[in-house]
Amino acid sequence: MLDATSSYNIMDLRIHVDDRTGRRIVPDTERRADRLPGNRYGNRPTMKDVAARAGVGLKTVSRVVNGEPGVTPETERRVQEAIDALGFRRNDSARVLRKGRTASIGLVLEDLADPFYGPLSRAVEEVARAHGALLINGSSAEDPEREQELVLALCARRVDGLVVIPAGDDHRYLEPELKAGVATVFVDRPAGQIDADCVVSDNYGGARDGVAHLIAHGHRRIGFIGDMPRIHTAAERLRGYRAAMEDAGIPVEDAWMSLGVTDPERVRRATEEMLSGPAPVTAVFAGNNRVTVTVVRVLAEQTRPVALVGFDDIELADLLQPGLTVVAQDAATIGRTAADRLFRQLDGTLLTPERIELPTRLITRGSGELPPAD
Amino acid sequence: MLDATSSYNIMDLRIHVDDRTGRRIVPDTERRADRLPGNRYGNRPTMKDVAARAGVGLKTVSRVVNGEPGVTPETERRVQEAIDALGFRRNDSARVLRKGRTASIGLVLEDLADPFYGPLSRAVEEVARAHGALLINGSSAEDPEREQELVLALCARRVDGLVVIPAGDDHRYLEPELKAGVATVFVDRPAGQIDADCVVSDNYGGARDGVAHLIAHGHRRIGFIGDMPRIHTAAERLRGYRAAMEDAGIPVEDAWMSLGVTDPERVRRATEEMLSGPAPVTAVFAGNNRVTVTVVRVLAEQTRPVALVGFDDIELADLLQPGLTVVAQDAATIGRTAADRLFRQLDGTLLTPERIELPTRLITRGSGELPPAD
DNA sequence: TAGAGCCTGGACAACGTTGTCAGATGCGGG
DNA sequence: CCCGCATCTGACAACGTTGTCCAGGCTCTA
Repeated sequence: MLDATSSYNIMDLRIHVDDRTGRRIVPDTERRADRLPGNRYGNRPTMKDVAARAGVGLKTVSRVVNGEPGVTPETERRVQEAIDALGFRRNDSARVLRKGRTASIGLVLEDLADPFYGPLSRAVEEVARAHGALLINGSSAEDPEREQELVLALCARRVDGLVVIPAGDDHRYLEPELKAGVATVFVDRPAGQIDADCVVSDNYGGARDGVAHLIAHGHRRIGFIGDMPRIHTAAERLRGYRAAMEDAGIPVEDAWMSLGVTDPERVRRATEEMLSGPAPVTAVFAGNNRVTVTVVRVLAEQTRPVALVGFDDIELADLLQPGLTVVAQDAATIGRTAADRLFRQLDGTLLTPERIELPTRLITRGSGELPPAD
Repeated sequence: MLDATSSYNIMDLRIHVDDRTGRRIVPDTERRADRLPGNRYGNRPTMKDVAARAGVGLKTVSRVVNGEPGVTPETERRVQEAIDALGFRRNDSARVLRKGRTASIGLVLEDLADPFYGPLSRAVEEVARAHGALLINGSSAEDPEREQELVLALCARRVDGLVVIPAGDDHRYLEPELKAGVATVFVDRPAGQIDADCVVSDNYGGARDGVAHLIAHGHRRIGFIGDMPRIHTAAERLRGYRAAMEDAGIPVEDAWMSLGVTDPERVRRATEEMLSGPAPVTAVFAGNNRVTVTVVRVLAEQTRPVALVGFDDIELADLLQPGLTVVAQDAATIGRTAADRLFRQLDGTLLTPERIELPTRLITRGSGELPPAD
């Protein structure tokens, strides 16, 4: 069955792999559809069936279904009866093919299970809903290839717009799509190598404020635990940390920084290292919500108090002992802003790509106000 | 423009409203599409364009795009060049229309922003991904009408399958869809009035265990704060509470129960009421994660210790003082199980609807082991 | 009563893709 | 040199819907 000159197989409906052709990965769950009962759509009735049963023309059914004027009440009743009897439901695939718009938008984010993205996704969904569109979600798992795969699969489905939280840093693969009129907004991090709308938090300023807050409370040896600097947000927050330290005239020591370590076990070790030795840090700035959670755990085990400010708010942060001081970004607002811009692009009221930076908010709850325990 | 005899308007691509006809709500953002540049899909190239440019037939392009055998390397190269040059991407809408399967499944849940549903959604997505399908998400906001609206919109798009966390308790509107072969799995709560697959937690047993745990630690006056009993999970948990109390021979007093109050402010008041009076409760069983969070806040303000067991685990629960004892359900496992069944329905390997009940797990962390402070 | 105009209904093409089938080409063997 | 066969290619119909356009019947007016 396989063509020897090519690595591609017989295809089914699959997610794209190649960036331009729309070629797809070979599934081993091939041919499922063939075994299904019924021929297509499980023998669903079509408008033609309804028309036949009601004894009217095809277009008349279309008119009734779409509430278009020009149908006598009596005819409408007959059509309605046939619709009910057959359980007809309009096939939007065909509709989309005809009309050219899918009334759906795609959202590619890192991980739907992350408490930061849930509210963001929900906010995007609400805006979409207000515009009559549905939301297709995809998690990139922070993998650039998977991001591209998802984005292109969404484009092949002809979503009207895309909200993308980029995992990669080169988005030139989107150029044909943008040119073709797919509205696109990048969120949380800017797009790479292309000019596109983007909505981000002031990661630099937020981190700087957070660290400055610790400095204001007397700390000088301050640790920074962040994600890989190839991630834009992580790099910006690191920059903010450095800026605050420099503003205060404090030279940063390498031992105070942990970059690119994200799994709990290693974050734990990194934190413990900073807290040991002859001149341990007296405060920690945690670069994102997941890191913060782990750091909180480690600090809870320490005998001496260590100050902590985390980036991203966390549920129950106020109930910890001490309450957790954070630099909060509002996921819902970010999502709403991005989706708004997306639909304004679709409206045609928004033409030039812009970078929108939303402020962060320092929420003091206790952990960031602890004095240094030297 | 409006037909006086009907409440329907000229339509665009909108979410359904009527349960059978596929009629849609009237949007005031009407006619957006008309104002857009380009005609359809923003003038995207089609296979025909590619074929013309490459000087080959339409079908040959299709073959190349789909990796079908029977194309000379030389021809393939020419086609590939044309594809790259034009930025062609296959239109999956047309493909779907032709093939009859959309390779997408719908997930209707209550609120994507709820930390319980994020992981569940992600788990469903992962299974879908393994089967080459995309996930369309919708939040019902616990509104039965909105649930139906979403479900039917998804059906109109001909999703291959549906995972539904029901908000309503009558799902007969789904009968034509089921008959037409839309795979369906209900999650978290069973379907109403129809026979369908369903994956739920052992809410009754979990709540009973949780309450029994409190009783075992010496409590007799135990409060129950739950959601509206019309929600199946809430009713089951209430039943578990009553069962545990009855097993212990403790008559339940009305003042110990709060049902159907969910917003934080009122949960707070309900909790405070239970804790006041001549014979206040010495322990509280909180019916879900949102309630639990509020109750934790209230208890933190109390001078005397009050025991607490919550349904649903919460991040950072271990870091509270005392740690939060919970009856945990595993959202990811629930989602994975449901999605697995969905695809087995699509495989044809799963035929008779079944109810799957997943066990819960009591996680003791301190708050549930506090002795009664009379 | 004829003509103009409106209202209703239906035939037909088109959307972009894939499945079917038949035609074209090339090659080897008789 | 011709035939048969295998390989490659393309014309065409179909998927289910909507937009266009025209026909027929009705009402109203002159």
